[in-house]
Amino acid sequence: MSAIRLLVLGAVRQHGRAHGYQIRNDLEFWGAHEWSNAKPGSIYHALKQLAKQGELLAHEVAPSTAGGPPRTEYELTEAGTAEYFRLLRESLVAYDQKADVLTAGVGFIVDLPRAEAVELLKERVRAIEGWRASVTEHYVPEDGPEQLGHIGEIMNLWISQADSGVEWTRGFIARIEAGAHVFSGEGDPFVGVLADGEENPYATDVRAEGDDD
Amino acid sequence: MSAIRLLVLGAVRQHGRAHGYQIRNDLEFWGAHEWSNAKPGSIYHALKQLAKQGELLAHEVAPSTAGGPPRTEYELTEAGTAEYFRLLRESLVAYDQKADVLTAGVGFIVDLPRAEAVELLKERVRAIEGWRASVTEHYVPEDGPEQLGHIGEIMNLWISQADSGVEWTRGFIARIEAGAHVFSGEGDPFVGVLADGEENPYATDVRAEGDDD
DNA sequence: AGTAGTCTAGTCAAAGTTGAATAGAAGGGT
DNA sequence: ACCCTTCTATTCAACTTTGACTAGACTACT
Repeated sequence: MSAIRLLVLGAVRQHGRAHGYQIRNDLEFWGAHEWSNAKPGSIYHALKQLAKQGELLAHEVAPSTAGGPPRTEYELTEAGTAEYFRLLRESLVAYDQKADVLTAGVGFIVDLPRAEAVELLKERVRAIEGWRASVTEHYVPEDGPEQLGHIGEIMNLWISQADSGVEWTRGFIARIEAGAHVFSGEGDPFVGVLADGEENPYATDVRAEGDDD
Repeated sequence: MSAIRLLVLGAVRQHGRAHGYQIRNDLEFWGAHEWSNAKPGSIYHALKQLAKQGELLAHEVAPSTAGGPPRTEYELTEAGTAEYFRLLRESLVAYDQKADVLTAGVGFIVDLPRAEAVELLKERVRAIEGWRASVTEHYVPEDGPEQLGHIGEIMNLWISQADSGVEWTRGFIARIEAGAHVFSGEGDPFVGVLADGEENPYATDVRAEGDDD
């Protein structure tokens, strides 16, 4: 699954109550439209689906106070909160080599207690190493990787990505254990939402050069 | 865009003429259903789309020789060949952090001349480094990354992935320059298709453990 | 006071993706 | 002879994603 549900649930939760355009702006502030599918259509679609499935509660609201069509405000239900934490934990543990889900998880990691965050990341390391072991075992049988021709280079690529994933995760664990960041229950959290009227320094294309996704 | 069009065009091209089930089997042989969206529905959809867009030529064929419904065989048109090479070159150069496109490109890289492969990979390195520079420049302004709280960790993650991408690419370039693999115009290519009747050792789930995509 | 531009907010059709369902033929056992 | 499973090959409905489009309201300028 993509990162959109986690992103939308997390963004709504930070506001308490929010409409689509606010979510869209927050996610843009985080650069999420760059590294995930958090584009307008997907956001509004996710909001509607989550509401339909009982994870968000939709409030039909009178015409907008600031121009534009009438807007709908959403807030998390209990089921939505449960789903949010389930997705968050899963995003930190699972090694599915989709960078967007992990990125979203890191963005919300401080909603968990510090000890749990560390434990989940350690499980992530174990998962990657298990995956690595199963790949090398299956794809490099007795006769060595040369057999596979250039297709063996694909395995090199995967392995190199796995190893760099382990390295980054270990570094992150070390920083958290050394006291970095403010986690759940440790006082005023760092919140990446825009205050009313604050302008967004990252609103437009950050990856202007060297990229053509 | 996903890797499906490149995968399908490349697979059809290796056969000269192929029907959907053959493509599906080849891609499964390469493990593509694991690291990309090359699943039956997507493959057949891509074949139909590519035919509709004039990149594949569809031959309606009499009922299958080996059971099952009648099948359609496809072959590349001139436009399809051009599109194939365009997508292949793009996949090797672009840094869009979607691993599946790069993986597909590596799988077909030997369809290019050796010198061009090296040149494209060197361009890839430049692209990643350019992206890296633009990210660090934009997201770490005068006051250092601490400002961003745990959101700064997301940048760490991206940077670490970029660096490992550069390292893998450099290693690959070195191996190619040292004479590894058989490229276009250098004799019998290594072809990852199954001979008729050969069985597929990788047909079923390779990533059985340590994974829950 | 008209109007061009921009900001707010959301909708829509077209395309892509998924997993399950369908259906014919061959093989193998009882 | 019959049934059950497996292999071949594809289709389908449901869902997701995308990018362009719509449309109201404010704002700055002539």
